[in-house]
Amino acid sequence: MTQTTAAPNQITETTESASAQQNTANAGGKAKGKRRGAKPVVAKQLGGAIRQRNEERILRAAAEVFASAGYKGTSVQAIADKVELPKANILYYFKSKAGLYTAVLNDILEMWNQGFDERAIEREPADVIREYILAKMRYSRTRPQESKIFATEIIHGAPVIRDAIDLPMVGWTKQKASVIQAWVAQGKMRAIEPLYLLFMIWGTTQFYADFDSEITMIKGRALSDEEFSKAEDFVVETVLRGLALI
Amino acid sequence: MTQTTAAPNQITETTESASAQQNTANAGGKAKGKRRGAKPVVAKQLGGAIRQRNEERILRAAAEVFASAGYKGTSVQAIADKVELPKANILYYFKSKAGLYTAVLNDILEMWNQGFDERAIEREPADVIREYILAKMRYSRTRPQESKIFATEIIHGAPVIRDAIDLPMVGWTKQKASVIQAWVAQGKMRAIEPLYLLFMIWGTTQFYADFDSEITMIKGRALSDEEFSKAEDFVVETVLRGLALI
DNA sequence: ATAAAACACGACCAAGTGGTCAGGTTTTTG
DNA sequence: CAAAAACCTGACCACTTGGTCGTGTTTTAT
Repeated sequence: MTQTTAAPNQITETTESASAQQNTANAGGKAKGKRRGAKPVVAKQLGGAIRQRNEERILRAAAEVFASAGYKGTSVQAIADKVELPKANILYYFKSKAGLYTAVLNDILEMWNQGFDERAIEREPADVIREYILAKMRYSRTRPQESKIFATEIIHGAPVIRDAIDLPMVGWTKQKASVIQAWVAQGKMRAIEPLYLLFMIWGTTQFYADFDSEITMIKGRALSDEEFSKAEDFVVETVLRGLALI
Repeated sequence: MTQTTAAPNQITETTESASAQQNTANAGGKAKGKRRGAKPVVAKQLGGAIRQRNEERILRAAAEVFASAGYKGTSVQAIADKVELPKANILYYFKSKAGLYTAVLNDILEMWNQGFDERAIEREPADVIREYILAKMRYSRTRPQESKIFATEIIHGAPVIRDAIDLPMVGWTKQKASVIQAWVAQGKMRAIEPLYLLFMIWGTTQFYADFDSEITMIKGRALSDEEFSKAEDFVVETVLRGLALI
C-alpha cells in the first residue's frame, strides 16, 4: 500500500494542433513563471490564493468532463459552464485545453504508482496481493473518473502521457514482476508469468470503474457498497485460489 | 462458442448534433430505400456491386480511425483519406458520420452475443468456461479495434449503442448468470456471484485488446503468438482454479 | 494611498468540422 | 442504344471550437 517508487513524472505538453503552444500549464498548484506582453517582471512563487482555489475548481470540473466526454469531446466552454466561470477565465489559468488536460493527467499519475510494499518480497504473497487488489478496487470505486480518463488515453495509444509514463511504468511493472518471480522461485506460489497476473488484476479492477455504465445497465442500478464489497472478496479469493495461495 | 440468443439488435441513429438526420445508414450490406429529390422511384434491393464493395472498404477504414481516435476525434476527412475517396463520396454511402459510426457498431454487436453453448447447463462448467474465456481472448487478439471502439463507447456511457444493447445485453448476461447459478446449486463449483465472475472474464480479456499499447510499452514490443497463448493458459487456469474447478 | 500585479471577461477571429448540392460520369436496365 | 438509376466529386456553407486581445476591476505589496 505504501509507495515503492517515488515517481517524479511530469507530463510536458506536446503541441497537438496547429496553434501556437508557448508554455506548460500550472498543474498541481506550483505555478510557473510566465511572460506575456510586459506583465510580470519577477517570477512569482506560488500564485495568489485566488489562483490556487480556482485552479483546483477548474481541475475538478475538467476531470469530470474529460472523463465523460473524452478529450476531443470536451469543449473548454463545457468546463467553463461547470465551474461557472467565463471561458476566457479558465484559459487564463491554463493557457490551453491541452495544458488543462495534461494537468489533469498529472494529477492522476501521482496516484498511479501505488505498488507493492517495500518489504513485499519478505511478506506472504497472499497478503501482498490481497492488499494490492483491494487498493486497486478501491481506487476504481472512489476515482472512477480518473480511471476512465486514464483508460481512454491508453486505448488511444497514450498520445499525451506516453513519454511521461513510459519509463516509470516499465519500472514499476518490472519491480512488481520481480517480486512475484521471487515468490515463485521460493515455491511460495504456483509457477506463473507475473505479467499475466498483473494484467488480470488491472483488467478486472479497472472494469469496475470504466464499465460502470454497463454494470448499471445490467443490474438496473449501480452496485451498492455491500455488493461492491462482495465483488472485492470475490476477486481476492478467486485470484488467491487461482494462484494456489489458499 | 455457438450462439445462444439470436440478437436482432439494430442500432438506430439518434440525432446527435443540430443537423438534420433523415434516415439510417446502410450497415452490413443491406441497403435501404432512400428518397432524396426525385432519384430512385422504386426501392432497390441490395445496392449495386460497387456499393457493396465501397461500403465494406469504408467500414473497415472507419473502424480503424474510430478505434484509434474515438468518435469525436475522427473526422470524415480522415476516413476519406484512408480509403482514398473524396469525403463527399463517403457521405454518399453513409449519410452522416453518426450513421457510419452506428454502422460500425452494428457490425461489432453482431459478434458480441457470443455466449455459452445452448446446452451449457448440462456440460461441465470447466469446459464451458474455458471455451468462453478462450473465445473472448481470441476476439481481443483478432479484433482489437472493435474491442476498443466498444470499450470507449461504454466508458463514455454508451450514448450511441445504449438503446440497442440495453435489452439484449441484460438478456445475455442473465442467461449466462443463471447457468452459472445452476452449477453452483448443483455443487459443481464453489458458491460465487455469477456476475462478478463474468466481470472478471470480461475485464481481463478486454485488457489485452484495449491496453495493448500499455503492454507494448511494458514489454518493449507486442506480445508474440506464443506469449499470448501462454496468457490464455494463465487466465483459463487461474480462473478455473479460482472457482475450485481444477 | 497608490502603483503594480493579478484577476475577470465580452468580443472577436481563424481554422476545422459535418453536411449539402448541383452537375457531371459511369453502370445498369429494358 | 437510350433512358434511368447509380455513382462521383469540387465547391460551398453554417456552425463550433480553441484561443487571443483589450480593457476594466480587484487584490496585494510598499
